[in-house]
Amino acid sequence: MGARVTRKPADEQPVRRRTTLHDVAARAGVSAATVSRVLNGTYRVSAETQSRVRRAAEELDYVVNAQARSLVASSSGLVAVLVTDITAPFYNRIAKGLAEQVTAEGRVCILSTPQSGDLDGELATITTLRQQSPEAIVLVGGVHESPDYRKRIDGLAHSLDAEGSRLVLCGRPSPTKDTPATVVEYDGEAGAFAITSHLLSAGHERILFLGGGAGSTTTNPRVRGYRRALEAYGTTPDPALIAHGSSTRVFGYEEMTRILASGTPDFTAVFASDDLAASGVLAALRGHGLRVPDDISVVGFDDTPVALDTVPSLTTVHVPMEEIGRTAIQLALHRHEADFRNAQHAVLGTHITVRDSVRPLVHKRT
Amino acid sequence: MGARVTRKPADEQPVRRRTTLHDVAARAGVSAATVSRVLNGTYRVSAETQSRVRRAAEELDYVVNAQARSLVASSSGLVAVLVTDITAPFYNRIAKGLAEQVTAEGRVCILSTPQSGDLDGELATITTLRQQSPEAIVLVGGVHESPDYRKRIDGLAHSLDAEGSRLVLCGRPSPTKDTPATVVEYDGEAGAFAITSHLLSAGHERILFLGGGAGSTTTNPRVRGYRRALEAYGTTPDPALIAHGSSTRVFGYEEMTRILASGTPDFTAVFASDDLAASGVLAALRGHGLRVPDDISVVGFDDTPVALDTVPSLTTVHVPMEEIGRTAIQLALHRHEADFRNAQHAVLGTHITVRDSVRPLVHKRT
DNA sequence: CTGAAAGCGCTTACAG
DNA sequence: CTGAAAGCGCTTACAG
Repeated sequence: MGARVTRKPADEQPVRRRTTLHDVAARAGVSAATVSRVLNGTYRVSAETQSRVRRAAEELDYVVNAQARSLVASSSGLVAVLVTDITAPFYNRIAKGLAEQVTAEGRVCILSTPQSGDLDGELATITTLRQQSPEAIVLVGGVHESPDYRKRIDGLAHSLDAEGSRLVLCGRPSPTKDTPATVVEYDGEAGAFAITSHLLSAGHERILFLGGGAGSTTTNPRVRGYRRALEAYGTTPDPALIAHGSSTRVFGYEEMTRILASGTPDFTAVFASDDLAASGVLAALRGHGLRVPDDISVVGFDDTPVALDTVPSLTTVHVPMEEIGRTAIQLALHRHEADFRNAQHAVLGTHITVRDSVRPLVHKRT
Repeated sequence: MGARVTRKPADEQPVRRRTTLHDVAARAGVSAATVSRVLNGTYRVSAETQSRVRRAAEELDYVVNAQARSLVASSSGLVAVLVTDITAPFYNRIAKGLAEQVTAEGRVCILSTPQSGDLDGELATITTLRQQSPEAIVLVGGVHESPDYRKRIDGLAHSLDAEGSRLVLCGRPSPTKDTPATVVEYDGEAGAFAITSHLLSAGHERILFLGGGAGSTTTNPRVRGYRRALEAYGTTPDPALIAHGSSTRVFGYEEMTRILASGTPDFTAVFASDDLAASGVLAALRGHGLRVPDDISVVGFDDTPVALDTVPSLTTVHVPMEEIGRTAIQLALHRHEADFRNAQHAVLGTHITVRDSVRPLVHKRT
């Protein structure tokens, strides 16, 4: 292996040079300015000169230097995206929408995956990315909002604004009313309200809410929707039926197992904070010999692919993840246009997707 | 919504300027050169000057302009990654390893998600990325190798090499023996051999191989390993037991359904081309009233999270996805160092992960 | 239609 | 230890 021949002694990098505008100009017998004009198609240039230039560029395998260009263009053509976990279905679908729209807008996407929950680390990463002069910096996913967080993110938004760049929040609320940022959220509360109502109308009044970080901007609306639905139904939410932790398969499994071990369930349905947690809940119930939906109904949130692979398939709330990403880029990049100037805060709708994990309580087999 | 106040008339972008080295120099009362030296810590500078400069930089919220720096540095600090589908677990795990290692190496990651299977599109994307002067361009995942493909990728590798950049192939073989590229593969053939042998030793001799693009660099080694194992066992592989298509859940489901509809299965086990296809196969078998593993055994490939959510959980081949990504970046970025110069082609090992989807045929319940 | 020149924001020999 | 100056590769008024 590694039969590659190196042309230089140890640890020394071979000297290479990239083809430059002047190389093309020299070969075509014109000035650098002319080459630039031909390749950018900006000014009119005689047909003959054009073809000479294009041929020379092709022959020399010329590729423009984006760094040099953006130095003079005052716009880098770069958009930076921060996602904590690109392996999480919820995040990578948003990231897909972001990346595709960035490309569609003729920009290039920078990706960074900072440690989750580490505000200092995240801000340090952002500083590194700011060096690249991105036209926008996109933060993806919910957070635990502290006053410190709010202040610093608001400060960041103002810094970027002052540089002509833009802070974009994706699936995360604005830190303050006046933060100069593009914000694209989804209506988590409405989704939670709808799916809780779905359970209620199937006869489930004792519903365990399991998972999600207490106080996170992702979990809060879901719990609010859950509570509101119970209240609208005339039930008082029981604080004992809320078990926070995190939105992972492992947490769903372990917490559900712990709860089952502590006695007979005093609930007939579980509202998991997301599909991942739901898949853990399903595994725990199965391990405990409980059938879903016959013995207990379970719902998730997000409508990610795992909802199809669980047995039974999962009734869940659909979140338009790719659209969140696409919309965020559109709004941010076109924010100076009349149509978008006053539409810098979008809240996308959600809806229930009914599958096989809920059964009407009145029909329960015995 | 959108209460943001803009300060300029319609469609006009507010004029903004970023803090520059000279701004810092002016405020600190030193030359730009000195500011540069302080901030980079390259030369020695008096302690007092240092603190004056640092303070000025802080007060002005100065962030260095990476474009300007890389123009003179002859190294951009950028690494470009091309992944067709960032929502596929196999790819996004490799991408995670890549992104994290890029950061660990002090570089910034550019991400692009070109259309899969479209060679022209992929090459066009690469041209765009080349403009950014990346230190390396990473191509992730298998392809259908045609002579045309080989020639063009080899040409690309030489172009990048001539510019001092590097082509990196991740989970994809080198197009030619002498292509100047960094290649990190995994031993798919060994994994397929092992899991097929696992099935054989459980008494399964009629094994359906289902999924995967015929002739793709991902599928080929898996089929080779499957065949070799059968032959090593003294069985002649039956071409009728290979059903290619693609490696998706949908294909696994539809193809398995089609096969079941056409008569009694003449196989006792299914080797799906990957976990996604396997999850579709499981759903089809369940839909057909067949129990896994009691009636039919099923195995997957890759060891992605879905293997835990299927019922039963999936026996599969573990591929070190994140490590592939990390290794690729390490090898590429350190290729001029003595330790790595002759190690530009790595093949990482795979192993079986045994779960619940295989049952010894001799113990089959009736 | 085309070229010479200035300048984008940095870094780095070259002088002191 | 510090500054003036050149130059990285482009684009774009400014002249012709």
